[in-house]
Amino acid sequence: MSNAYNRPDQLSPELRKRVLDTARRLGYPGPDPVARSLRTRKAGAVGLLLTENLSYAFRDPAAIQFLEGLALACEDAGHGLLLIPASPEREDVASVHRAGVDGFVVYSVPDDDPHLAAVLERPVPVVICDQPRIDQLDWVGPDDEGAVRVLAEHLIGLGHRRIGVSCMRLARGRNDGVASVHRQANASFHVQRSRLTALAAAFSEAGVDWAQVPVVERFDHSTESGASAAAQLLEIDPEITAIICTSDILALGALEEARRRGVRVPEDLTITGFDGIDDADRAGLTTVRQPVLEKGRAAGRLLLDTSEPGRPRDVLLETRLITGTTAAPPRSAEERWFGP
Amino acid sequence: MSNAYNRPDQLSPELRKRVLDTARRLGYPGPDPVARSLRTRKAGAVGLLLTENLSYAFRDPAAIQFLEGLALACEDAGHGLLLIPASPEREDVASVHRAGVDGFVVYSVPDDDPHLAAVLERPVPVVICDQPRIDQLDWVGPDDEGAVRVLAEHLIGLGHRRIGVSCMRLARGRNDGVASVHRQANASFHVQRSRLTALAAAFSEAGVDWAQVPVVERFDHSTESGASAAAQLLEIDPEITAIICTSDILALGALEEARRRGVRVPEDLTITGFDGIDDADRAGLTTVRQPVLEKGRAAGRLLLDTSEPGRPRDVLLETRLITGTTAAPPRSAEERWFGP
DNA sequence: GCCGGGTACTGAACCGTTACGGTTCCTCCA
DNA sequence: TGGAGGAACCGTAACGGTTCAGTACCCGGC
Repeated sequence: MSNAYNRPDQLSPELRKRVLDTARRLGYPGPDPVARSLRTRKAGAVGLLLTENLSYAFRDPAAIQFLEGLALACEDAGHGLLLIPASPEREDVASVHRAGVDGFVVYSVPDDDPHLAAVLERPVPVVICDQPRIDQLDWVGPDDEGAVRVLAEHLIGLGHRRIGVSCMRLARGRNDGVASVHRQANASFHVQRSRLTALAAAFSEAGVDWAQVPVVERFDHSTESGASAAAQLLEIDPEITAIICTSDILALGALEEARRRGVRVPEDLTITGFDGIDDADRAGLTTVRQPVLEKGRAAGRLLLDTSEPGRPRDVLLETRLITGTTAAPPRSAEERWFGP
Repeated sequence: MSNAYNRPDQLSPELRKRVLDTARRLGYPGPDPVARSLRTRKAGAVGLLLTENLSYAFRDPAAIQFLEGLALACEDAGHGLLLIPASPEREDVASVHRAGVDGFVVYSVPDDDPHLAAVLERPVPVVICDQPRIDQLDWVGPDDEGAVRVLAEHLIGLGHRRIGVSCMRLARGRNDGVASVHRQANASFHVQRSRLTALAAAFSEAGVDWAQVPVVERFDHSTESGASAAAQLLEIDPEITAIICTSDILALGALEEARRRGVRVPEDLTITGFDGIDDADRAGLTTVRQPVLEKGRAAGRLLLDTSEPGRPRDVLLETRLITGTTAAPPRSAEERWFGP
């Protein structure tokens, strides 16, 4: 029977037609994909674990581009892409167990997430993305530390010493406000943690006491959050000469806030972002671009590439400093250079 | 065995522990989701058919918001969301057959798409979205004709008679240029077709000869396309007083083009969009807002609501005219009102 | 001591497909 | 005419979990 549908070559066209006609007459709805998967041990789909209220992901341009890249890789291989429901609230690990997939991509999930643990128990390949490496698993990610260091050195070179930092949430619980050094070091969101520690390292080397640098955290990832974070930083220390944001969205919000206050960028205040999304490009933001779409595509390829030349494999993505129009020497330094 | 995992209540904790220990020792990886699906006849996932190079969807803010709404509804029900690979090039209907899902949402797919036909053959519920209704199937969509009519009447009321139209692609083949009346009427993308016919009807009633109205089509859906479409319209007829775009993205591109040319909006030229995306809001675009996220959510709910109070059901979404700052009376009319 | 009723556990059928080996039958060539 | 070889077709055994009927056992009541 199934041959009639899937192997036209194995039987004569005449018989095939007869079988198909009879099947139709009997109301046979075509081969059942689930039974097929059971038998062939292939689901034809890739699972994506985001562990976020999904809407969080859909509002982050970087996440969307990652999704696009991943979807493209899946499409190339004829595989579907299954978004796993994993709301942070109800710890519904069952959704991971129920997912009929040939492998998982895990993207930027907190280290201690139960869904991640559930994925690791499944006997299928897993690719880790924007997270700490896990033994024996393929890994894809940008060189966050290196990228941050380049950005930091750019700012240090410009003369900035008194800075403020605006970052995304560091752990599951909502915390809109200053993040202590302890909280920074123990952040469960890897990307944020590594960016902050790299910043701390670079500025410490330049003689800045990191404990004195105000780091403001925002739970929601939106330009509004970025704006309010910038406002809070300027309140904490009106003398800061630069606001470093760990994402472009936050930076765009900071730009808005500066405009609202009549603070000139970059003359009075330097603002930098991170990621290199399109809107940042349009705004001329000084930021670090990482190939987000490539990241998604690489993750998909890694998972679907069956040739497997010795797992685990690593894909380290190149980043590039984009010198836009939102960073300049601080006023004091400028005066030193061009002043009377 | 499976009881040990899924029905802790059915057996003594002691036996359960013994079973689980033995299972672990034997390297049993936990229940197989596919086998479970086969037996229970539930996949725990919803399929989404977009029939586009997926990247097309991921670059359209309206589509993303739809996706978000749909994902939210799925998440609420603990279902996964499977993106079906359906590139327009290779007509790979197999991907539809292979999808292990409990139902499909079909979103803005050309009427004659083979993937759509394949979906209809599957014995699972289907929700149609932003497309013509199909017998016996649930349907979700905005009142496109009504919304367009409100917009058209607004412009007619302002005094516009000599207009140009910028629209998205009307059929599968690439066609960057003027779309004949015939092509408009036979567009296989329903949304575009209904918006154009509604526009034609409204303006015809106002005494405009629709055959004389330049309608420019663009294959790619981007602000660049919107800009070049606007340029082409202004070349065809420099006297037009308004450019009506069938999407906000195209309208934003038109705004860019106007700025580039030094054409003042709305003094010299009125520009309107459609959809009501966030960027349109920020730009102050005069447009029609439809609840895109709600649309996705409604589609998901319809599909997953098992109470089924008499299918098929219809969800007609409300739209609202947003009077931004990009529409005003045409210069000639203005002069008539305020001139000497 | 026997029976009824409940609980704890076991075994087998079933879901629908694909893979594979076996059978038939036809053709071609010596 | 017989045998080899191949094409076309058919039957059946998994795949792995769920479900349900059925068995064993225990306890209390008469």
